[in-house]
Amino acid sequence: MVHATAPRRLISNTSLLHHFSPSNLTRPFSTITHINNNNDNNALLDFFDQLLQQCTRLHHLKQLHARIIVSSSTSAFLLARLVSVYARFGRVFDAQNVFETAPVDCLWSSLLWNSVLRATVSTGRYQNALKLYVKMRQRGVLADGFTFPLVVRACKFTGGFSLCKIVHNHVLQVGLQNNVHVANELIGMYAKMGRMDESYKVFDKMPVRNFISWNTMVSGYALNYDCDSAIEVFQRMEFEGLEPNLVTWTSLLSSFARCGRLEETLELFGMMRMRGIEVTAEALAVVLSVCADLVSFDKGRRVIHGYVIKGGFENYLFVKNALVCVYGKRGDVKEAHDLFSEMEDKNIVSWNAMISSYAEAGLCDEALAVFSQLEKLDGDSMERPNVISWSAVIGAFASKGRGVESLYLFRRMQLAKVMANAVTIASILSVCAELAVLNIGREIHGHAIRASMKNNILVENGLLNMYMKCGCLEEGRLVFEGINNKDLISWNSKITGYGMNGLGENALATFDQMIEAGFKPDWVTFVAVLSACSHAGLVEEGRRLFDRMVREYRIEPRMEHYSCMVDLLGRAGLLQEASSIVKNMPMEPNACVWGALLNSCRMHKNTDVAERTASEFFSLTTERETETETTGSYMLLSNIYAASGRWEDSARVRISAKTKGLKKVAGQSWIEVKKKVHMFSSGNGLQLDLKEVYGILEELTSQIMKSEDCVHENDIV
DNA sequence: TGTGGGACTG
Repeated sequence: MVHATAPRRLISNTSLLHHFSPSNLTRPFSTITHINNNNDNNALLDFFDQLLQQCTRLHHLKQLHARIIVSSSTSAFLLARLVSVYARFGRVFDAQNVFETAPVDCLWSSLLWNSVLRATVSTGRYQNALKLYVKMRQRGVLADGFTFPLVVRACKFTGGFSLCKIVHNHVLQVGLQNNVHVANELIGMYAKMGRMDESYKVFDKMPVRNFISWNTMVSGYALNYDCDSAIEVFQRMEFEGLEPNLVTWTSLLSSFARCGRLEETLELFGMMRMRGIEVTAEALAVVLSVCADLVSFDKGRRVIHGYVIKGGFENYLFVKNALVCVYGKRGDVKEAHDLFSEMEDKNIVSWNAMISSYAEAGLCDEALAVFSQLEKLDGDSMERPNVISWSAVIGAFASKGRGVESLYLFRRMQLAKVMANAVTIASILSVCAELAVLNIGREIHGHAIRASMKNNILVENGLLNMYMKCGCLEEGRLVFEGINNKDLISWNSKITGYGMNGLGENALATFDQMIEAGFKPDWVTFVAVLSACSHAGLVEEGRRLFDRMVREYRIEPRMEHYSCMVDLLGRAGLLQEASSIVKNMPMEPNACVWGALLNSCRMHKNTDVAERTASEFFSLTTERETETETTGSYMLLSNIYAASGRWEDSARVRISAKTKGLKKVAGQSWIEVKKKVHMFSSGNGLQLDLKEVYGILEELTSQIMKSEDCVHENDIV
């Protein structure tokens, strides 16, 4: 038998159905006429329906569509089916077209509306779905228990909390709040909004619940990082005599993983095994993602890898993606890349996992290479870089100090019409802060307001940091005041900003306010206050704060703190005390610490201490230091000699640096003109009329000479 | 009409 599920009324004519089977849709017209002659409209509907369900090829579907229209058997029922089959093929526009060209008779009931709503929502066109719903109401069509889950879902993705409330009220007016599907969607909607209190209210009032109601509650708490409530729901479910199903277990698993309770995730996974719960690919993916962050990774990896093979999940795309991610996060980019290359089917997540792996390892160029490969994929592949791909490469360059390239990528992203999200904006803001490009920073601020991201803490902290680093303290202060839920990073950024701009007193006052507000300072806070003290020359305060950090807050001083203290004391001319810190600190001083000491020697023209410091530093320097930092110290020493007129020594140091193969990296600078950042370095001119530039420079120099008693600060070459 | 929950990426 070819068609075990043949329509009831046509069973007698199975050979006829065979002619119509989608793979054999060659001569259907005569047979359609044949059925029409039988005058059995219901049979025809059933028949078409059957064909629609079996359609596997788009051109068959189009042929069927045409025949349904000409055969005058159009009904809301059949059109709704057409819409949903088009949607299954991913042909939203065709689906919409069916709806828009439907006879008026078909629009009285909710049937066709619901199907087109479903097609719209399932392709992520939530705004359109809401517009469609408004149209439906204007036509006076009554929404039912199928309409509302879709409308609520659309709200969940588009709306703010107030829209969600309105729709909820609307549900209450219509009286559909006891419909289990509607209530389940409401729970999910509030969970997405971060309002589990509202979710719980809906859940609590439900007269009948199904598994989905319980599972949505568990995953809702998981989504909102409330592991304990998730367990509570799970236990209550068991208490009420319901056996948690696979989805419940997986949700609980992901709730542990999300909260960073890694060991417990593995324990729970073990418990699932003991209770005989089937291991699914989804559960394995969660466990794999946990493995990436686990210290005892290698032990766990082998076990999990065993499960992957035993369960035959090797070819599950998302399990493979999780594996790529695991290796990437462990810094094993080679293994990640091997896995990635072997994958026959890659989706956007696979690409992003690979790009992120390189980005996390700091390999921007490799990340960009994979990204470009993704961009160049030919037309029949559906994969295009999405916001995550863009954010990953932009962030990679941003965090490697290659801000100009990062900005360039951001402009390309805008041209590609990919909407930036909070992660992208935060990366770009950090670039603006680092390069102090205020105009671009302001533009991004506007962008954030338009995209209603200004209540996102990531973006708010980014803006605060950007304004402070650009020296716009008042605007920074305003952003800070506007943050509703200030976190430690907000406070640290404000303190750092004041410190950098020489406002030591403000930094210290902010520190006190922070304590007052009940925040516990961390090591970053102390780097901020200590460096604020050193920039403002607040020696005593600095000493006291260092002491408080150790005694009161039990924070172990890091390299950065020692570096600040050396700078603080050195700048104040207390060179002996500074060098004794360098001598006595519990770890080996790095180039920053030595540099701070050398710089203080330069400021106070103390060649003796400088020589001792430098010789000690150079003797300790091995390959562990990066070349740039070591080179910097050579140049510093050379300049110190030059400052005290010891030109021969100065030259000697430079030559010795050269013979060691250390090359000074040319200093680079940049300028922001018309929201574009131009980079240049010495010897590598801008594409401008240089004569004119030098003319202006000379003019400026002579004006400066005239206006002040020129202070001869020696430049660091 | 046949509605839903769980996974991997920044």
